Amino acid sequence: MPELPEVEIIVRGLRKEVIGKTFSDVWTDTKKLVKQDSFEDFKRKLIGRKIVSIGRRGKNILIYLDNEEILLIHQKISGHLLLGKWKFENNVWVPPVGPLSDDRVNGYLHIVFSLDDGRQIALSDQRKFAKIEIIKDVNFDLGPEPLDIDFNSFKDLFKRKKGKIKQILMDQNFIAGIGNIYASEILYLSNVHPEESANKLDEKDLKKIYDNMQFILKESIRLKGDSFSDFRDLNGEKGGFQNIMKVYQKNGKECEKCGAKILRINLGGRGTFFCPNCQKKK
DNA sequence: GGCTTTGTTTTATA
DNA sequence: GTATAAAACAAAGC
Repeated sequence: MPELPEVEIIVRGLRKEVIGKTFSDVWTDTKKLVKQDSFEDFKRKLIGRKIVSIGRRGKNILIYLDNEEILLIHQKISGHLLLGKWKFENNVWVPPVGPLSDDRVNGYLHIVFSLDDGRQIALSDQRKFAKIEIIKDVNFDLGPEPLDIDFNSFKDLFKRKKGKIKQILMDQNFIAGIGNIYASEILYLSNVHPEESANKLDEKDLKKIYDNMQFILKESIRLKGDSFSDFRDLNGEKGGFQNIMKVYQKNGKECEKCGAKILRINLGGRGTFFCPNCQKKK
């Protein structure tokens, strides 16, 4: 599931590869992925536009165009962007030999952007939940970036907060980019129970959460993201963060720190994983 | 065929 | 009026 590190991997890859390229065509088999505009309007707006820069805000990919507009892509659960040279034959996109053809999760192409250099940016998205639109400004109602904020500002965010800490970390308006997987992993390393009330956390707890938040997100970016599920990089290749996960989907397994069994609970409708021995409520 | 998966949005409640 | 919790929604695998 693309959270901040996975989106960052895609953004860095695009930045290296497609700045200066121009959109020459757009294809889809799932028009509803494009919000607001009809697909026909969307296509008309995009063709001929040159990519001038690439950015990220939370989990949103921002592709800045030469007419001051911005192509926004949110990959949601199973979406991931790929870059390569497909061939369109008999109404089907035929991938090049390699990860783009070998790995099933790279085969659910629902939007394909053709570039003027002969390559395509393709969205593979098994569940078709991704969101694509053209916007004019980036005035998101999102919290600060976890990798940009300093500890004092982070601490200030918690003033008057009293919800459950895991849900707070996942709240995009509170802080942007953390989803279900990283929230569980951050709290495990911090020895904080996911249902702990924010107003019971002292400065030491918040410092641990802050440090582990930065560590985990950076470590995952270094490992090219989490490919536990559908995420792949632009080349269709897996990242490595799933290999160092400690609790996510590990219910019943032994905690690496103490040997207790990892538990799974339902918190806010989300699977939540933690060690009942290392992460005790106050 | 109901349950699960996640991120976001909408609705309800305190 | 606001913060938080719960429910709804998207599609598909098992």
